[in-house]
Amino acid sequence: MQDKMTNTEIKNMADFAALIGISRPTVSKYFNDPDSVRDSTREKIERALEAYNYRPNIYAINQNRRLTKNIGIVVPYLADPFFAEIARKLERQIIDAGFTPTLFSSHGEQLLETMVLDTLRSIKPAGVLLAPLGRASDKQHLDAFCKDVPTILFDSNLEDIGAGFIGSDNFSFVSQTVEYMSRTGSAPCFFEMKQPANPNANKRRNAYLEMMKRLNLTPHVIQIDGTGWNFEEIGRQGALKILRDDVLVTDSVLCSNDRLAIGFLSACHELGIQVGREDGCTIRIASHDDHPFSKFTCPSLTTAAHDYESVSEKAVHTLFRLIDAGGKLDSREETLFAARLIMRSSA
Amino acid sequence: MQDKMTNTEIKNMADFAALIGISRPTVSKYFNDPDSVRDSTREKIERALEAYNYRPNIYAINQNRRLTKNIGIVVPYLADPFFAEIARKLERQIIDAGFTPTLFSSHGEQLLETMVLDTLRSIKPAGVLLAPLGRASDKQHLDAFCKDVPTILFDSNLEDIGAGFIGSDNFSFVSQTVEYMSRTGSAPCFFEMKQPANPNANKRRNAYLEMMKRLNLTPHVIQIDGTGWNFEEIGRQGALKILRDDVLVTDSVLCSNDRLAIGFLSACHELGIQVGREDGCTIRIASHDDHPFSKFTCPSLTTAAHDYESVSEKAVHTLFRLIDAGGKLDSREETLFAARLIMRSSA
DNA sequence: AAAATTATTTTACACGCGTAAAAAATAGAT
DNA sequence: ATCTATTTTTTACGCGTGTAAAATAATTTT
Repeated sequence: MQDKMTNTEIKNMADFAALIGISRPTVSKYFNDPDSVRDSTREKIERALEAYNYRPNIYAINQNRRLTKNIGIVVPYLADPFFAEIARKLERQIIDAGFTPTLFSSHGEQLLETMVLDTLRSIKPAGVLLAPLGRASDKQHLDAFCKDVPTILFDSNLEDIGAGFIGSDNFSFVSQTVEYMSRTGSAPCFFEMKQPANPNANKRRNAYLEMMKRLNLTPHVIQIDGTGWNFEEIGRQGALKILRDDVLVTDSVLCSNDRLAIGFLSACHELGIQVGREDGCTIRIASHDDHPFSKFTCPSLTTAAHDYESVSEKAVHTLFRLIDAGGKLDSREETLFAARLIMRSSA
Repeated sequence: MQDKMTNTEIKNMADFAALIGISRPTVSKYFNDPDSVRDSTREKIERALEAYNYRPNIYAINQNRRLTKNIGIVVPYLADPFFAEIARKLERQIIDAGFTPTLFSSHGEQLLETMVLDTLRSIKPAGVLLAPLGRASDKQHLDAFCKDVPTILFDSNLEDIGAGFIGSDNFSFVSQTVEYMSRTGSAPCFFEMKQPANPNANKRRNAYLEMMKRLNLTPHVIQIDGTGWNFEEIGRQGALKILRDDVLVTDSVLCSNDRLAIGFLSACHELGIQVGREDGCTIRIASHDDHPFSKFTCPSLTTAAHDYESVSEKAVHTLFRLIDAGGKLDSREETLFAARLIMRSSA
């Protein structure tokens, strides 16, 4: 079936080469770079490739190559569709570049992040795109890993770890949402977790404080309890508490991220509080990230969007530059992309 | 740093064995099964393992083993947190069994599913847990793959493909929701996509029809346009259309799945329609899957929950039985787990 | 047609480990 | 102390490829 009509068993590259009538090293060369062999030879190989379905053994290849063609992708929490989306963009670009992506999730746990990095080490990847857990990360372990494996961080920056960082400009997010909310209504308070999972949250809070200062407004930061990655539930419980205790000093709330906002909206609905800028609404809620579901919340969420496309492209390109440069860049590169305000119904 | 105080470079198993003073095959044996060597020997090896951080080369191992320790997991659409959740449970169990899981997503595209299977072939996995795209799958290609690689399907069943199927009992889902809605209010109509992505949808529709018959009620099936995996948007557009055209003959809607329901809720909110069973509400909406976000919709979604835990456990166990049996089971096994009704506010 | 360039083959070795068979050493039982 | 069963070592080979250097062949340039 797979071998035309002959019974030829092609077990390895030698068999395959013999079948075509060329030498094995030539075939090997072809697989490493099809353009490195003569046109007529390439055609012969490709014809044979279609007739007999021989594929080089990936383990034998990787055992002998100085560098594998594997690229690791690590995200902190795959059950968050935001990461699933960006992982998909990264995967596509890596495949297009002729490499093989392997996706891992730390599932919000330090132990798993550590295990993932160990697994990654064992597959000797050419490079790794890593979105760390953040606060929960074992920084020493991460740092040691990055020193051995060419690694670019994304989404969440950890100082001096990895050869570079690509992410979004938190100030750009917050400045736009704060400016918009202040201009179209009362100035927002800032709603966040007391112990945020990653450093973006801290940058967003600071950006909020800075923006309020610039606008000559009094900042109000509300910090709620809760740990882990179940942000919706944490936001919901936090919102229920502050709404019941009536400690909200403004009718505008800016959430640190969309998942907290989704929880906040859920709490408002439960308490019969109308959200939005229409008549009858008593509160406005905005947020950051443009989470895939933020378009479908009730009301739809006004938020600031990541430039997914630019982040993923830049991350992949930077990683390939790093790989080409032999694993070392002159200096640690940090690239931030601006946010885009998405005005919907919630604010 | 990693080599105590000596400068010993441990490059392979032979070096490592020489260091301890035992033979390489013994060390090899240890790594394949630590209990297969003498206690004193095991202790020696493990002490050395801590002092020097040698790890066997995974490519060399896999090149020579009859069977690798890799297990592939394939889901149709990773941006759906439902699949992220189940993938996580599968991963954990596979790791606990001493195997290495590798996660792939078809991202809703036939071409990608095909590519994923080809990649999977190349890593020669011991077995694969596959949730196929469904309608969009290249069945011939899937079938050919399953004939070469021990594969258990989950979530979405394709007739006669794979050595077995583990999933949820769609009749159990629908019978409970239909019974509940009919008992507590008017009988529901059924809201679904005209061309559903996977076979579960068809089974759910048939279950709805069957249940309505048993209850002596008139069924109403509403089928909306739209293709692809962007279910929320499809549900939203479909709901907007039927609500505007006022073709809804009941005030109870049973959605085929939660993601469609999320879109439906979004449409209701946009049109100012109150959803739920409280006073002032004009429509009830229920659904199936207990999607991770269904607790946070406004109102929270009444739905039927998968038994994630049982499905993932059974799937992994069945796969290991299949592997132990050498890749062939006596007959194709199908296991379905019952649903659990989750009563929340939307119905 | 000879020389220079480019592509291919040959040869030879390396990679790091699995595995099988036979020989040797060890531990436990009699 | 002898026998037996178990564990370990030794020896030897295989897996399927990368890769480097030298030799050869084909192609292009002069």
